[in-house]
Amino acid sequence: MTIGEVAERADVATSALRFYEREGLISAVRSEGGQRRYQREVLRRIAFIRAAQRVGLTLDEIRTALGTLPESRTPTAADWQRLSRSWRPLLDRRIAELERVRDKLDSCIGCGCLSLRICHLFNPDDIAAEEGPGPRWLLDEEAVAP
Amino acid sequence: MTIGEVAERADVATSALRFYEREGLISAVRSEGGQRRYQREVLRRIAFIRAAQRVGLTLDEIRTALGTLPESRTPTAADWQRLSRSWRPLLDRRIAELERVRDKLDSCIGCGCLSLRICHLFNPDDIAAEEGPGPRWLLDEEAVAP
DNA sequence: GTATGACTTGAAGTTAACTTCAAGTCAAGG
DNA sequence: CCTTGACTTGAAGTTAACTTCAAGTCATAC
Repeated sequence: MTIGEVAERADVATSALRFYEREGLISAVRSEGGQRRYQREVLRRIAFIRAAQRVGLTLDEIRTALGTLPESRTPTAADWQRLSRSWRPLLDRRIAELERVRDKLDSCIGCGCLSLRICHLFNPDDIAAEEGPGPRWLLDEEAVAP
Repeated sequence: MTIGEVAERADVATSALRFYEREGLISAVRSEGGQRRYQREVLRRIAFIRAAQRVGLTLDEIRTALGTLPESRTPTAADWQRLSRSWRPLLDRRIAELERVRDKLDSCIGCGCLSLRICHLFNPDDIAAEEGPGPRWLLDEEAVAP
């Protein structure tokens, strides 16, 4: 497949495909004239990349993940499985965090405590300040994670 | 408060505070010598900004939201309530999207269909291609939303 | 065989949200 | 008074993930 065909099937700009190649995320053979010719498998790789981005990974992390795939053979279902399975904890953490924000909003909206110093949602100062700077309820996870 | 004191209490770099001011998100009066002096209220504003960022809003959107606050008086609990209440649908959508990704991963890992053309998770081509380019299951929401 | 559109490269531009730098000026303790 | 650390400004730098541009080459339909 040409770069244009891949771009259309994967719904990615050709400039992005060249960029991914420079970044070592995908590869292609060349025609006699020097143009890129892609194998079908690249579509799966691109789909993986896009899915991983959706999950929240950077291209850097994705490159690392792809680097663990075998080079000697076409990756199997089990190979892809292993990679996507590793996203699970990350996804769970991100979902939990957003739910925490949502529920905090809920309770603050519900109790109307926004103006009180006991509400951590908009009161990083005062009481919360005694435990350290910043809105603790929001930053706890980051503070704990490396 | 000086910029340094605010920076410490709000856990934000002084450079960020100056940036926020240039961007019209916060403001300060000046000392005789021209240094910034902040009112206590700025802490709440900064907390709001950081919380909004957590939810996924851009500074542009946050500036717009802050712009709806009354200028003539100190914002009340109801004012902040109104703003944060508007985050709810966005939060719900983001959570739902991540859950969709997670469940899709689950079912794909569970059924081991990663190598089959019926699995939409890693098969944007083939069957999915008939409905248009790209991994539909991932892009549907964006395609529908404005 | 030629016109046309797809492809090539390296370099520079884009956006968000800041940070860093240079070259100073201000404020406060001793 | 004087030192020292905090503060000032505008401009330029940073990072991620690309896109755009210029100037040209390749592939293919007719």
